Amino acid sequence: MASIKDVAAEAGVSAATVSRVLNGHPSVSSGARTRVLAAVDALGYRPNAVARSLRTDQTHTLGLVISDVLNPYFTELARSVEEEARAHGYSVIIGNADEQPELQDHHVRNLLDRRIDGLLVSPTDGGSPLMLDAAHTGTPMVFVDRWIPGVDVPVVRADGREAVRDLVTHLHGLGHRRLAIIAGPAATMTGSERVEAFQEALREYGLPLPDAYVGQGDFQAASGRRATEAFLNLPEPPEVVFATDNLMALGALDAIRARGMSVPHDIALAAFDDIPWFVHTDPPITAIAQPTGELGRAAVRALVDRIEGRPSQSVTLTARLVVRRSCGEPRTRCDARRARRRAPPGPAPRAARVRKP
Amino acid sequence: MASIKDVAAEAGVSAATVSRVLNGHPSVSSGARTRVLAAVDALGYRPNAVARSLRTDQTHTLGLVISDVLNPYFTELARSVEEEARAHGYSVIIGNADEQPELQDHHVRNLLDRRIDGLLVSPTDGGSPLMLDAAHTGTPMVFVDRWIPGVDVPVVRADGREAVRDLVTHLHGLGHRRLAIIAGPAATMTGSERVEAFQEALREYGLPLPDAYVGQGDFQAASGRRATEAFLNLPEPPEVVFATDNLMALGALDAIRARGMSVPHDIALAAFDDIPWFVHTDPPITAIAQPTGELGRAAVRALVDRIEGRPSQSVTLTARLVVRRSCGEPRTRCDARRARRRAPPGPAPRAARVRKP
DNA sequence: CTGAAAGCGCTTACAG
DNA sequence: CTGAAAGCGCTTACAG
Repeated sequence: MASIKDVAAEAGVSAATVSRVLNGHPSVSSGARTRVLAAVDALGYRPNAVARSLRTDQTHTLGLVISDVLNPYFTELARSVEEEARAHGYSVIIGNADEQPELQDHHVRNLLDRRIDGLLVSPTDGGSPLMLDAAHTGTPMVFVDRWIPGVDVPVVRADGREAVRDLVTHLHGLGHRRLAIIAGPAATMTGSERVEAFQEALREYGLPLPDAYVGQGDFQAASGRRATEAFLNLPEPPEVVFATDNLMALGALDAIRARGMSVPHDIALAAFDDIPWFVHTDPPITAIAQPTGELGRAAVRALVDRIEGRPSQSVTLTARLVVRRSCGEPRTRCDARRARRRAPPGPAPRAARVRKP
Repeated sequence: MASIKDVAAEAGVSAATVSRVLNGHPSVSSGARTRVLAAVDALGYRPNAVARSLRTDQTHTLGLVISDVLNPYFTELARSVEEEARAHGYSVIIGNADEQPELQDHHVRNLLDRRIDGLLVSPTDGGSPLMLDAAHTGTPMVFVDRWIPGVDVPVVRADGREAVRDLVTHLHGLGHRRLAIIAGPAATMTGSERVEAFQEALREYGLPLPDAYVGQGDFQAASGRRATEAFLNLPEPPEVVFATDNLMALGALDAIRARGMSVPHDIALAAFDDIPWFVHTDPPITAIAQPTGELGRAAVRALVDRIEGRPSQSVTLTARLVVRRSCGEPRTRCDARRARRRAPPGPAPRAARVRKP
């Protein structure tokens, strides 16, 4: 592959001049510029980004470590991150931790070794030594979605407290009194926060949250299945299951159906994280939607600010409830069936902004 | 950040010795090795992969350019690629072309500039000059899923002809005679191949495929919606819509519901590409499943073989039909309803190997 | 077993 | 406006 020297020789100038042309440096004669450009073209020259990075100490690359690429929420997050990064002239390398702290460390180490300019992380756990070290060592870093408390790193996330309260209001209005939740790993902030918000909202309605109604999950489908089976085995099973992420909701749906039960007739189901598929499940699932694309974009902006020496700050956006049919309808069953036949089964008006695939 | 020189100074040896220790070179005294390791630890030294790459002309990085990350099929492909690559000591940088040839070129260029060791591509189109050039220029390359004919690059893909024939047999057995298809872009091999296979299978049953029953899509949901609307506007609409990818199937489902029609009662629906969500849609969708994970792994193996100088060859795996309920059931409606209540709504036995989330 | 030296392909003060 | 030179952080033949 042709190097800058080859181009210089072909154009009859020095490597320095070639470099200046390529980098748009103003002090180059137009004659030299023309000859260089012609040589670049003739040789099919492409600058070696590795060499450039070594020299400039910049890779124009962002690292993104997420917990689970297969989770549509993170897939969308990753996509929006890449788009915004590209708009700022950065590439992104994605590391999929698969909810495994060791794998997360592997990716962080790999990314650091590659000298990425900045790191975006949605931590799988409470923070390994490596992660904490990275945060302190000066590599610009921003947490997105999940975060590690007590670490001096900006956090870009959505606050779901109000939406969780709206959900509880909705459920209460439908007459449900026994509400259960499938929690995420306690080591993640989103895991504990969502449970707290739920608990608080229940308190407002004077509803209890017995320990048996708190299932322990890990944000993966299988754990949602297990937790739901445990609920259904209870002498007095809950009337509603609230899964704190979309994959656990899917697992819950599996478990419910495996029993030959149906949603919402036998038991209601709601989820944190709205995804396009929830419109198409049977029944469409009531969910709390995060402004996922905006989270990704805001996170990149915050990180790029840090990298380029501008002050950057935490951003908190708001999640909101999208009511569908998985928690029941405030009508008689016949009415409901008739209505269903008339209207397309899309999201309720409030959900107008949810992007469909 | 500490460099190899700092470590050398700390350990009282030369940089060459540090390098040897780090790379597991045998000829290092155990005393030197110990001191170097201690120094590495003391300084928290991490080798600079950029410098190493410049020197060795290897980045241990694979590029993966896919057409659409948000398509669960490609998400799973990307995940399996990363896993297999990691097992071979490679990282992967993903470029999302979003079905846009220019964006695809952007990523290929970017990846080439970064001097990735090899490129895995699922081309969005028939091949830009840049892509063709890359194929010839010696960067090891492998096509996965989609490919460009006439280019001397190994192809790792699934053959769906037999599964498409099985699908047509299934549909014919259910009494369907008017079958329509939503095609992918003609510029992609998977786009044209699936239509051909369908056409051929119809011919075997003496069924026609009128032009009006061939919708033109682009593998995105919106195009599936449009094509389906056009079908439904026909004086004699089809009894079945076969979408050649999962997102267009979703669009078709939207269009059908927007008319207040139901699947499979009013119209049947089948899709190419099986995804976990198809088990949970209303109704569960009959689909042709590719061995996605195996495709990704085989593609990486082929690419790594090329990179490391071993001969590598094309691989063709087999797709297979997974029957669910979206094309109707060979029973009276009452029977069917009763059966549904008894059994969990998972995939049919043949689908046992489909991974659920 | 070890170190001095060259060199990977760039960029950029410095001098002219 | 231009070029020679140094140097980014490594690896590796070469000589000892």
